[in-house]
Amino acid sequence: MSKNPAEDETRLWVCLNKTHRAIHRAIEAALREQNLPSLKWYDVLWSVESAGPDGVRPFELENELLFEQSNLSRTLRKMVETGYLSEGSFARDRRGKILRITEQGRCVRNRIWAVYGREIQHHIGQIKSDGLYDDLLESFSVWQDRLQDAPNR
Amino acid sequence: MSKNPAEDETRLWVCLNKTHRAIHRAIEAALREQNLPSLKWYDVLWSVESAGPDGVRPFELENELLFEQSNLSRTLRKMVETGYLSEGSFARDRRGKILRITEQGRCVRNRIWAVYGREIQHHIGQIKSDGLYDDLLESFSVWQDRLQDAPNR
DNA sequence: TTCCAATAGATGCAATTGCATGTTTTTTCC
DNA sequence: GGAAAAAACATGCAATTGCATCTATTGGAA
Repeated sequence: MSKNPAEDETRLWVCLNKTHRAIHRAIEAALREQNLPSLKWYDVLWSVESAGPDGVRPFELENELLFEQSNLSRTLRKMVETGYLSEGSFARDRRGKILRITEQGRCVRNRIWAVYGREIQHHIGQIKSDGLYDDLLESFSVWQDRLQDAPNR
Repeated sequence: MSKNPAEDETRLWVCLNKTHRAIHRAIEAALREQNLPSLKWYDVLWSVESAGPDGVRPFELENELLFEQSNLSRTLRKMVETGYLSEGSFARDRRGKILRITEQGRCVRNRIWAVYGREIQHHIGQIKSDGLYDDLLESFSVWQDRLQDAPNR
């Protein structure tokens, strides 16, 4: 019971916030230390690679990764320039493009993963043995479903 | 069981990530819509107000809020300029300063909270009734403790 | 068809960010 | 006590961000 009706929820949100920030910073620092691209680039690489040989369109990435459109647009341009992604035109909608991962992209994604995966295990690993894993996952699912229903505004 | 040893942890991290990003964006959008300062300013206001009449020093905020030092430094300057914080010199360590909240700061913090608290309840609220609340909180605590032990590098 | 709203994506611009470094003061170690 | 390391905070600068807006194309409704 709390004086403030939102007190419990707030405590949880603050924890979520702080935990996320701390882990995120730790991972970014580890990547930077190895002169590897940021998490953002990894997320894109992973999504594009997962899409397979048919490729993906930017707006699909935008929905999946929750990136700002302008931000994603510029990020993609840089990744194409760097040679991690290839860009094709999409015949059936001439507004759009199709992105595919390149061999170089696959390679760097693996190198990032070597660090990223290790960091994830280091920071998240302990939870699995606590039996809280499934509950956590379910809670997150609930949140994400709710956010789907009621987007930004 | 997963082929990849880090697969479970990764799924959890991805959920944490995505959930956080979605809620964060929704809250920021709500604040912006009301022409209110960002979450970052709220966090500072809250911390400084909580510190009471003795005030806080910037480096304490840095530790508590996990802000980048340069980022915090500039944010504080703007908040003092705007009149939400007052800045005093600290006699016993002339490198430092002491921050206190002003009446204006208190006022705007309340106005932000009207929106922020509502958003938190909207996005987090459902969890409490699921009985997962305590587990979640404990998991977050574990994470935060671990991150304390092994900071950024 | 034709016009209009919606969608996909790019870009201008101002604000924010983070890294590196600088300055001042304090602490530590000899 | 004096030199060197560390702490507290500020700042230069380049990169990133987000909002607003722009162009091109598509999909629908009249």
